[in-house]
Amino acid sequence: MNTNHEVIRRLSKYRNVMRKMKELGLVKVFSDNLADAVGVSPSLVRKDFSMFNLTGNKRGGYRIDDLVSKLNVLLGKDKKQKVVIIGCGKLGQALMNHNGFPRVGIRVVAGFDSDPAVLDAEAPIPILHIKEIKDFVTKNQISVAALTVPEPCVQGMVDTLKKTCVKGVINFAPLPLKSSDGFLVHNMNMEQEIENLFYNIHFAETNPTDSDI
Amino acid sequence: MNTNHEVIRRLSKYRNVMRKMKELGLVKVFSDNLADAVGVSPSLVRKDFSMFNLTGNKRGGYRIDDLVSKLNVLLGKDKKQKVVIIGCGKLGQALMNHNGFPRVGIRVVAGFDSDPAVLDAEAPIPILHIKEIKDFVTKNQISVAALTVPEPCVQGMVDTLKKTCVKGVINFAPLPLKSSDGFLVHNMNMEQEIENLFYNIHFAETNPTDSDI
DNA sequence: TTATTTATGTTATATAAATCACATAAACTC
DNA sequence: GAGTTTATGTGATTTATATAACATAAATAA
Ligand SMILES: NC(=O)c1ccc[n+]([C@@H]2O[C@H](COP(=O)([O-])OP(=O)(O)OC[C@H]3O[C@@H](n4cnc5c(N)ncnc54)[C@H](O)[C@@H]3O)[C@@H](O)[C@H]2O)c1
Ligand SMILES: NC(=O)c1ccc[n+]([C@@H]2O[C@H](COP(=O)([O-])OP(=O)(O)OC[C@H]3O[C@@H](n4cnc5c(N)ncnc54)[C@H](O)[C@@H]3O)[C@@H](O)[C@H]2O)c1
Repeated sequence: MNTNHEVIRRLSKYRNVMRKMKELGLVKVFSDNLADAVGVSPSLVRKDFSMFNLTGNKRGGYRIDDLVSKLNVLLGKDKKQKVVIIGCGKLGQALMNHNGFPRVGIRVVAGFDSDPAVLDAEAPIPILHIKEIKDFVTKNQISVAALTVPEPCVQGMVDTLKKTCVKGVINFAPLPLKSSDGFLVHNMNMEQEIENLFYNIHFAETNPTDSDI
Repeated sequence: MNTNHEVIRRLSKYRNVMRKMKELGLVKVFSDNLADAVGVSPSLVRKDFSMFNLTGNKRGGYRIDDLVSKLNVLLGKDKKQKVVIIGCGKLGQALMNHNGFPRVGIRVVAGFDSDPAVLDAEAPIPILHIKEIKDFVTKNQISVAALTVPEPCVQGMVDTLKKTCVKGVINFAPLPLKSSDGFLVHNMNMEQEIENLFYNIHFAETNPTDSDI
């Protein structure tokens, strides 16, 4: 399939909007509604759906229920998505206790750290020693980790994880890690994002429909 | 100018790479070097520079010193970039104490919260009551805020900030806020990013050169 | 000094992504 | 039940973004 890289991100947004619409008691939705909510054109909404054979009714739009459950399967949201947090410092601990994750089916199953002071194997979400990472991810079939270790440790940690069943990481250190063969990296670079926002505010011509990035 | 939306982000990456090269004692850099480091083609690096009249030497590449200081001006990194954190809970506190920000010239000048229990006007980075936000940003000429309040408060907070000198926010709540007229929003949606990573791992055809997003 | 090498700067080309436009079919109207 | 409305689904077109190609000028070598 000729899958555009942004389309999955948009499907996820459509899904979230529809989940909220459903809570309001709504039953159907039109491409115009989703377009407005997500900030794209209606035709792109339809094309995105069409690309994955998500069909609606020639007049009555799409049935929310139907579409959400199909999207759940498509996006893998019908299964619990297990992640581990590597580096339980300020940011790592915030992520471990973030209640937004369980709400959307993301389950933080453990944290790992090298500092004995922060370890706690008995906590609801245990914090284990980093030396146990390989065993743990293997035993628990973890495919995703969040990297919240100091920048100098990041590359080494990636090299370690590559030898396990972990297939991708969200990297929070401000260095642009690159994906390779079977190992995907998504970078969340807050410094970069703030710098970029400053630039757009102070130097870029103000473009009203500048997208949310 | 016909500015591509991604180019500023790349300039920022080039700059970071060059700063590190400089620390290693290097003096000049070639488009190939930056291309490798950032994961784009050398011609794109040159085009990005050319777009902003950043020129090198027909044979000897670019002088790092020169380029970094020009990029500093271009990106506004020659001035301190002041931000406030709105919502000093788990994530907000992590951001307030994040040592990566000062390191790149981003200064968190204050936090704001509605919960009296977390206020501390005497701390090095004071945490003030949210009712003081308007006065503070006006007096201190703040143009950027990080939004780390619970999702239901986000829209209201944006409406408040729009009436001040704040011209943009980084939104950490998992709802896709849209930019409008003179008010820019950059969304950092971790839930979305993790979902997307899961999808790419489990369903997408493994594409080695899948970019860092 | 002349030839050769090499990396820039820029134009031409290719690829990717989004919008436009419209034929189509379902649902309403009279 | 014929005509009208309306929103989907998709091919054609436009716009955006990245790569490839190459002429050019500085540096080196002969
Ligand atoms: N604090 C933030 O809000 C924030 C924001 C953006 C990015 N980040 C990035 O996230 C990372 C962590 O930041 P932080 O502020 O939480 O730092 P921190 O110092 O509070 O936490 C880092 C943790 O990693 C642990 N650690 C160090 N080496 C390790 C190793 N080899 N194996 C396992 N654990 C190890 C430390 O013991 C510590 O607990 C950094 O790369 C930082 O740039 C943080
Ligand atoms: N914790 C994380 O790691 C994490 C990760 C991703 C996104 N987020 C998002 O960041 C936001 C904050 O998450 P958190 O985990 O820090 O939550 P939290 O409950 O720990 O913190 C929220 C803070 O906002 C304050 N607050 C509430 N209403 C306010 C108002 N009207 N004005 C000012 N302050 C107000 C609360 O007093 C509290 O201190 C949420 O939207 C969440 O979805 C958090």
